[in-house]
Amino acid sequence: MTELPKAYQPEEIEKRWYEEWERVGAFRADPVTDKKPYVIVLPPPNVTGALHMGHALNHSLQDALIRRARMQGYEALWVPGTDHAGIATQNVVERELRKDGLDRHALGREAFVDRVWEWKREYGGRITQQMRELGESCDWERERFTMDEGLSRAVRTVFVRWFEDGLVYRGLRVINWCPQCQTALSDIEVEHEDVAGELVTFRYDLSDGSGSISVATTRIETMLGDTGVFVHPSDERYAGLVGKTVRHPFFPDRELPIVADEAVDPEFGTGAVKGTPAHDPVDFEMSERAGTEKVNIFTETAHVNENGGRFEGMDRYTARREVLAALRELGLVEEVERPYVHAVGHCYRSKTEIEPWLSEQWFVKMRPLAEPAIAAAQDGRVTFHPPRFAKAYLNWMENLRDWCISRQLWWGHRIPVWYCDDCGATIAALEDPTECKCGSSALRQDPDVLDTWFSSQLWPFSTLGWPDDTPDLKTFYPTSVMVTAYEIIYLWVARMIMSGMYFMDGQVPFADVFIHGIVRDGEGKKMSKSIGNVIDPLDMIERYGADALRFSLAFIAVPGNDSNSSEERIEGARNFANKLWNASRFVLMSLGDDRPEITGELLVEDRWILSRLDDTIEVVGRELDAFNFSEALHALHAFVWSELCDWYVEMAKPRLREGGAGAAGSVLVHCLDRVLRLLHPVMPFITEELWSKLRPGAGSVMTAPWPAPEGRRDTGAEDSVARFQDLVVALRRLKIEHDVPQGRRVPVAVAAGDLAAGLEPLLDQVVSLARLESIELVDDLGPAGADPRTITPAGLEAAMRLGETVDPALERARLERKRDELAAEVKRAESKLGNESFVAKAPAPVVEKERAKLDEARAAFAKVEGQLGALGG
RNA sequence: GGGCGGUUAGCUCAGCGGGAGAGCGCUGCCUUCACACGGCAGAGGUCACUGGUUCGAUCCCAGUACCGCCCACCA
Repeated sequence: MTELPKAYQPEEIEKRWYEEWERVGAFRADPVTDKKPYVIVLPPPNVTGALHMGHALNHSLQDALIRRARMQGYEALWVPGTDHAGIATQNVVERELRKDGLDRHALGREAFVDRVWEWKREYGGRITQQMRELGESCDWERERFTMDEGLSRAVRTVFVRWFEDGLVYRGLRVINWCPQCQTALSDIEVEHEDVAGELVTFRYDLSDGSGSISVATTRIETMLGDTGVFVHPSDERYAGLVGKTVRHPFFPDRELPIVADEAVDPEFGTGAVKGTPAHDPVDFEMSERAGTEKVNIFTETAHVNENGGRFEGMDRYTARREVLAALRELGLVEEVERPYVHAVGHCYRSKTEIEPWLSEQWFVKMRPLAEPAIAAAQDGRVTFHPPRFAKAYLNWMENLRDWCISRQLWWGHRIPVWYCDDCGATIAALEDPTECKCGSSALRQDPDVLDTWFSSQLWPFSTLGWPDDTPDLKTFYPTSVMVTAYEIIYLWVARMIMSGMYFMDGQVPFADVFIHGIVRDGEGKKMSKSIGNVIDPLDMIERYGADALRFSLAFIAVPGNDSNSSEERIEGARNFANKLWNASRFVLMSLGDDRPEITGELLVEDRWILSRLDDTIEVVGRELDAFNFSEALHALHAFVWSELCDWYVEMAKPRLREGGAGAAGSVLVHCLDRVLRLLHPVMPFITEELWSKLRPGAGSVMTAPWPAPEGRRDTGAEDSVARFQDLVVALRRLKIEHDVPQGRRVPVAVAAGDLAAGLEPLLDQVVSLARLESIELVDDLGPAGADPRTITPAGLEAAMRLGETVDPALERARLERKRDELAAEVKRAESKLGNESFVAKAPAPVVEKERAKLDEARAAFAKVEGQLGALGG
């Protein structure tokens, strides 16, 4: 056996094992199998992306689930892939072009799209390479891209089906327009943010000169597109004005009717609303009802267009100033409230202010799709973890508005719709048509592409081969669990459920939705480049190892909660890896090639650690089933570090030193074996490396069975060892308190009373761990004052036979402190048990436990009293 | 305007009806033959506030105060 280095060095090991895993096809799943499938489709990262901490968390948790499922005997499949990310990718390539002094229009559509593909081929593999560095066990042979051929066919199929079923339609609407990206956005792609603006109240004079009506707005420039004034039908203030018209101050020919409409809130502002149907969705609807004109005043870059008269050419903010100034000059401005804080929509990509803009777009009718998806969450066919997110999902689903799916971009799935120039027909088709039903070949394809999320929503089944009826689809759909951050529940999760149920015979795409939080910095601040608090996961992998990064994230992953990551945490995880490494190194060095099985007589400490292991196995399994990674890993961490390393390994040393593996060796092998399996899903590399040393020739730990409790709980052993640990700690402390060097071996006497029998088999261990010269079990410690005394919570008394008298004053102070603690405990327990209702109503085991505690405390108290009395004074 | 979450040790956070936990930090001691990426022993919390339910509340309920987040067509 080769010598293991003294500190764990992840770099070489990680590289070696990942190559090996890929070489033997360890991540491959087979659709022809007797095993039950366990399937996760990876939320596809943007092709433009680089692995960030959010991915690291999301992917670490999925890999842990998949690796565990694989060990549990499932046919585990994790489907990887990337998303074409319309706007983001187009922006990246456009930026590149600009460096060369070009823009996409100069290149033309086809050449530009070619250029993006070229970019994708060159850089699109970056993030998947980084995923390998993290150790992700996805089935790379099944890697997909949202714009590859198969997925494109899925997109077209969905579009055409929905078009034919009347769920996809085209309409003239006020949509969210991003003047920066120059495309429409759906409602969820708009982020509302409070900004300090102004609320301008101004006056429209009635055309007949009989008076005026005042309206208020935060976007005064939009009055250039006003075509009406709306009031509430029951608003008496304006009852006499309805039916009259006002005149537009800048366009004297334009008469604006005053119309009553229920949508007006009479409480707000003046109770009268200026109607700008081309730039406000509500105004649009009111205009539809009233039949007023719709005047679009903006270009796609949010500059005033030819309908803006002398304001033409100004950008919207300049126009805002100038229109206000012009109205002031005319004496029409009544009030300007400033600052006026209100929510303004911003583009989720470019952060530009959204301009509501009238245009023809494609939409998906959501209500019919939402209904089954709502039912599925209500009756538990889809379960959210933690459940509170089901509420958010349902609330959103119940208030869905139609989804604007057309984007004025070039990079994406082109809308499979053609318009006939001759007969005006609209044709949606799977294959590009060459001629219209009318015989004309003058067909033009719709220039727009689909929202990126239109293809992502199909991910759970499109990646498995749909619309073909493939073996993968048969075996692996529906998938098992969707793992994602709460940020994209609406954007993505909800839509996958809707489209999945629609196209897969009502079958939900996944049974469980595990929602985790986002990764923040060490102080809980969101990571951002501008703050400079971003942690680069690849940097962390390089410095601490992938296992350390993964462990550090899973260790703090509480379902639904954000978690704070920091280099210190990752360092701590690295230290844990090193601890595991060294404990294993010790076991391996002690055993040589010997791998004894547990047989024959076990000592109480052996039974204790096996009992603790069993409990740990149970807890880890239970918590992982509930996606409580943090709880599971805390249990494992505590078992490995505190119980196995700090206590059991120390207790096993004397026997190991005596030579021959024996029971201690067999127990260590057993514990290590189980620990490596339990940790493997989160720390795949180090566990595989150590496994190969512990179990040479036994194959990969990846396919070792996931541990189940082995019926080794032993509460008697746990009690005995707990008391023993208390005694060891008390003795170590006693030495420190009396300035006895830790290494100086002293004789000790212990009065254990009823507990003597339990302690007896552990006496040698007390000597060893408390570093004593000898230990003697006695009935009575003899007169106090002659030597330093201590007492454990369970009432074990011990004395160091130093052969020198202690300072009575110091000893008295120590004992008095102890006595006071015990007295308080006695009092607490007495008052509780003195409460008749407690004794009558509390469950019997609780009362029993309380009684036992009282007895123990009383006994210990009596002993301290005795020692104090003997001390005299 | 609705909804959700938070307030627990110096920091960051778990826990959640029966005697307060972790990681990091802090103090003292230790170059003990797996590990100084370590060992040993410690210090440190009226579990935000006010009521209520209960034999018993950090945990459940109501309210208050702050702090986050999400949703929203009051111009």
